[in-house]
Amino acid sequence: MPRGNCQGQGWWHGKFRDCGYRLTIGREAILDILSRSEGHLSAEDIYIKVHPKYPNVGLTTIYRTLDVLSNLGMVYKLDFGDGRARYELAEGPKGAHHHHHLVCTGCNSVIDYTDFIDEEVELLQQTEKGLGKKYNFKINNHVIQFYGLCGKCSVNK
Amino acid sequence: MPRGNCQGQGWWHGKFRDCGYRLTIGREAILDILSRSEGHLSAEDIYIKVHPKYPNVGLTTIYRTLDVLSNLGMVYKLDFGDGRARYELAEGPKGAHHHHHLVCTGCNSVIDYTDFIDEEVELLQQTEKGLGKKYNFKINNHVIQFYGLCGKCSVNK
DNA sequence: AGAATTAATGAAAATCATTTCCATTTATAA
DNA sequence: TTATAAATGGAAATGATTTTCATTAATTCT
Repeated sequence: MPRGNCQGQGWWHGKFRDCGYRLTIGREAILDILSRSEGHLSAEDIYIKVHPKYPNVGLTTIYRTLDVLSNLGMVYKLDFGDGRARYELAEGPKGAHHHHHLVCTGCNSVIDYTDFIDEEVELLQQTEKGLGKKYNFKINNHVIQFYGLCGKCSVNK
Repeated sequence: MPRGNCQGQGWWHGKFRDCGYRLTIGREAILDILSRSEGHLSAEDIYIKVHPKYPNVGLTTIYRTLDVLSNLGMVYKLDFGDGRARYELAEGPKGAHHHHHLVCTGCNSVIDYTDFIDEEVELLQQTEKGLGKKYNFKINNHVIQFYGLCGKCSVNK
């Protein structure tokens, strides 16, 4: 198993190598899919998208790669409460597509929102700094999610 | 199955009845444990705590009850990324013990923090209002979590 | 380039939290 | 107290994720 604490803020190709991981076909395929698809993909979603082009990349590899990517901070692993993890490319808290989530507990649909993000991110950064110092924590990720009922679901209930 | 949209902001005993649920021994035992224990309990944790006093309350009932409580908004279901859900009593976003979480991705330990909560909650409330209007969403819960490495884990890696 | 080394892989099996099924019990309403 | 519908438990099913292990591929060393 490759060596430890590689959670800096770079960008891929190089990041892998720097951390002692090998850049393989499968891993590139997965990164490719992730960067091409907007959204929140489950491991199986990714498998299905990768499979046509690379039929010999197994689901196990998808899981293993997502785990690596997640540890490297290149991917966010998300939980929307439906029992399967979702993954999306991280682009750094200041990155172009940073967003938070609005999750409907009725139909499990998810809205990405970018409104209010600036204020949120600013506050989060202060908070991160304060918490990091106080609790001696090296924070490298955060999750903000709102749960509720979407228009459709709040009518149907 | 009892009827629908019972996600108001009251407090238990009564809340159950009002929503058409029956208040049974098992359910009370679970609420009792939840209100007595500070922390983030898994379904099994709760089972183990309930079992000595009420050996005939099964794990299935724990899950079912937690699901009900969660739908009623009386309990938060949390995910700290270790593959099992954790539950804690909700006391309303303005309640006495409201806190957010700092999760160590190394050892899965969790710190509850209350610093910055006021600012966070204030911002979240504005955001909730704005998002609710814009996306026609009835928001009734939020999650803020920071992920990182605790002091110990960032040394060991 | 070729051999040696070690990480990465796939397929199948194992794991493990959570759900479902169903016959029985219990809480509530009549 | 009886009728009815919800709640229960235990066993079995489910389904996402991990582990195992023999094989393959990427890197390193000559």
